[in-house]
Amino acid sequence: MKNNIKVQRAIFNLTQQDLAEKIGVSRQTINALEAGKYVPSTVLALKLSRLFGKNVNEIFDLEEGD
Amino acid sequence: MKNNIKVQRAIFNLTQQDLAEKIGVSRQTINALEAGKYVPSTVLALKLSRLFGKNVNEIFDLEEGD
DNA sequence: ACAAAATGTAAAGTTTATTTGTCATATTGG
DNA sequence: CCAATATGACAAATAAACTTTACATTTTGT
Repeated sequence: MKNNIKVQRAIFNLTQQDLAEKIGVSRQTINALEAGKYVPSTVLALKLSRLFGKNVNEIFDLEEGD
Repeated sequence: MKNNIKVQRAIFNLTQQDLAEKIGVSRQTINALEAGKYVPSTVLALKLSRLFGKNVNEIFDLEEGD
């Protein structure tokens, strides 16, 4: 699972903290997501989708192992 | 979290079993998803998206509580 | 009507997401 | 340069996803 949360976040000029608060998760969750440490739930993906005005598919992408 | 997996599955004329195998999860997982028992991971959502040829956003939708 | 296939459901167990707390390092602004 | 802010990272704990097994009910085809 790849994602471009970091890029989207840059576009909106938000800190990890800011984003975490807007989405309703912890800052560590955002950090770990950006670091590719794990895969979010679909609720979280949809919230990011809504916030960034992009389809989930434009933010997240499957990789070989998935 | 709402989803229309059941409808997509009907369009492709697949049983829950069929779908489960194509996606790589158990039949009960598909059943529980259709029943709205829980929210899938984004990997699972993307696999369904790919299989059905629809954006994740066209298959899944946020609800009040989410 | 009968048998087979499909679906609903539920408990117990394993794995993975997410939180909370904490500390170290980098980056930015005055 | 100094202080504040932002990021990276880790460990322990909790919550939620997902599996396996198993059985009951419904639907479908002949």
